[in-house]
Amino acid sequence: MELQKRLNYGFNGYQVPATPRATRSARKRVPFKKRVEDNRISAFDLLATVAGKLLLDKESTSVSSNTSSAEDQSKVENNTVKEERRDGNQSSKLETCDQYSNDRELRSCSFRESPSLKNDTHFGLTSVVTTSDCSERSGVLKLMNGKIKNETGCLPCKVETGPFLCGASGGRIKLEFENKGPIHEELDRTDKLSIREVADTCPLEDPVVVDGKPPLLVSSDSSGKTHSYGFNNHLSSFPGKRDDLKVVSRDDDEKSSGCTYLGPIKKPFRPTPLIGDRRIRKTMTSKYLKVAPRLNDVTLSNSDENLKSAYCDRSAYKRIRSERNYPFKKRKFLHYSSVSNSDGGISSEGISDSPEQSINGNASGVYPKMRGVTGESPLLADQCKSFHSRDSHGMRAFDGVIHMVPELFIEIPESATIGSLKRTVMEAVTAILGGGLRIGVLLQGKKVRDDNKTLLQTGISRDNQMDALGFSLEPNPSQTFPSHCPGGSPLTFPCDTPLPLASLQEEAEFLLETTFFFMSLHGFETRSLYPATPGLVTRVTHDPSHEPHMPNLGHFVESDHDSAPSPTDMSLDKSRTDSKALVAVPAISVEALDVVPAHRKSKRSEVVQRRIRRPFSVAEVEALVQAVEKLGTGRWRDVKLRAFDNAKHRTYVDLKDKWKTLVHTARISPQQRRGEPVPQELLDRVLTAHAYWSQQQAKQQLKQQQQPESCLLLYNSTVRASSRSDGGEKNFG
DNA sequence: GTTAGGG
DNA sequence: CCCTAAC
Repeated sequence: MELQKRLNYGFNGYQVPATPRATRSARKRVPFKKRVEDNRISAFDLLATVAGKLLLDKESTSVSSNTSSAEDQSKVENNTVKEERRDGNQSSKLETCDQYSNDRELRSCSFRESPSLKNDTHFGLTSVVTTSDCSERSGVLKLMNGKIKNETGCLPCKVETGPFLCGASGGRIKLEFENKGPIHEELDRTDKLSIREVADTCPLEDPVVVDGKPPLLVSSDSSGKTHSYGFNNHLSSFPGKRDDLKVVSRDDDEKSSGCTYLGPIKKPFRPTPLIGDRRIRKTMTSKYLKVAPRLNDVTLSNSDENLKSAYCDRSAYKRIRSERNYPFKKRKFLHYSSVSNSDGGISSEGISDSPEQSINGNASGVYPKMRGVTGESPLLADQCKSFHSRDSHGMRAFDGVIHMVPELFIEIPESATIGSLKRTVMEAVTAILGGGLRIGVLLQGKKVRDDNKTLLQTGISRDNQMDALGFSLEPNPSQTFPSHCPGGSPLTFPCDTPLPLASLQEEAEFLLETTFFFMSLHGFETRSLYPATPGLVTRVTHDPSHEPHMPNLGHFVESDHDSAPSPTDMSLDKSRTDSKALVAVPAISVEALDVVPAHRKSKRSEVVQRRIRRPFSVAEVEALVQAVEKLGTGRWRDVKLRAFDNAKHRTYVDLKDKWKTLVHTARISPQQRRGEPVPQELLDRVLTAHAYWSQQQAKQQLKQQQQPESCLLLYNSTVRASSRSDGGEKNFG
């Protein structure tokens, strides 16, 4: 099912070889699988732990050494939430969420409606990762509440914010560049960045329907099936696995996995469910699961359609989610249940809320009510519609299960530079994440490196390519791991860490990976600045400003008949001074750590940008068909050379895939076809050619099958003849 | 590096 | 489009 699919795909389109391919039983896949398992065993626990730790470190300098029970932890957030029924009253919570279970759409429990959520806001953190005190976030809150002041002193921002969940997670911000003229990086400092709260227009009283499904408990899985998520499949192979920890997900059409966990969510900010069972097992000291802290999700529009946030188009969610093009969006919120089904005492609170907390001290709820995806903010809504409606993805959907998503709305003139854009986004993100990260700008999946170029020059404008714009979160080595000095590292690993770090380098590498992992979890596309190589440590110290070589936008367009419009064509002169709403950035979804970084290689995880989708034009199809008619299937390299030699972005694999889809398209009814319609004539040719070459192939195979036999016969006869002639034994060779 | 095939 | 396996 979809879920399984997701599992296999991982969160970034990478296939997680958790399950062998059904049709490839004959192939050797064991080794690979084994490899995967080994990796997991060796690093996941640590990863999770470190991830949480990193986050905490990042978010708060003072990590409370709170290893105490949930009660103690709850006190921490006392000021905002009154603790109530911590006593196994989880069932009621369930009910709260269950009431929506029948709905295809998850209704987030509003504050009012789901007191349980409201009340159970404490995280169940483990000793390993302790929850950060609310006070820790106060800074953030203030930050958001009033003027945003960059810690570095840059970008004075006005924040007219509204609901910001414990520091940002729930708030929607509008960042607006008031500077109209061309902006240089230096100018950024003087730019006025006003952040207006945009989202607070939604009445809290109204329950908001959110895409997604109500969190499900293991026991409440409608389908009766429980799925292991990600590496959970391998749990059984782990010694000491916890049966009681189960990541379950719903298997119905919605596929959203619910994450149930005992520990209440303290902050929307980091209501991160556990990364996985393994982690749970390792890091959980108390009954409450530790949740890796989660950042707010900032939804970024990405070049890949996948990244379109779905705030504005809830209805589209379903459709979208069926697609698998959104690496991290795909990640569902898992509900982790610290309690085993076997225990029967599943306490789960569906974190079906995306808490948006009023920053204004309205601590009334840690679990602010969830805002509707659409409409609550006219301003935002409008903007969103402009580019989200088409294919909005529902990070929000996940929110239904977990939480919130701050929406970042940025207005910036097209004349602004990439650097400005980065800074703008950075400001917002920094406020949320606490710094230590860098922002990268991606257009059409390519990183835009030149900070001095204006948006217009780069090809970023409101009218075009908005959905091609994305951001990446990158670790800023200079800040990211301040605490990783050998010896004095606050980052202590649990004793049971299965992966003792042998060297500093290893550590650095690991941390970096962890960071990526972590960031990925928060919905950012991440890209390693430092391609993991053995020399990582030294690389870490390099100037972060030196980004890895990336193709420039100008080179983005490849020589091809269907090449994308070159952004470079735009002249600077045309840059308008009027500020256009540039990007609405959706939200970072605080996603559950549902999926282990599947693509994470034991070496280093560099999240590779998925290539942008480039639908084949009719002309291309024509060329392809023609070539295949001539060359047949199975000679894709030749086809490529013959018909697509100058189309660099079309690999022979692409052509092969396209042929595959063409065949499929030709076989389905026209109503079922999507995208640019391919002339029936072509499709007919496709079928014809396919049939012909398939036949040829069959014949060939038949021949080859017969060949050996004939050879054998020949051989035998030869041997016999030889034997006969020799009158004795004779061996060849 | 290609090809095939599943996701 | 991605990814892996088999060649």
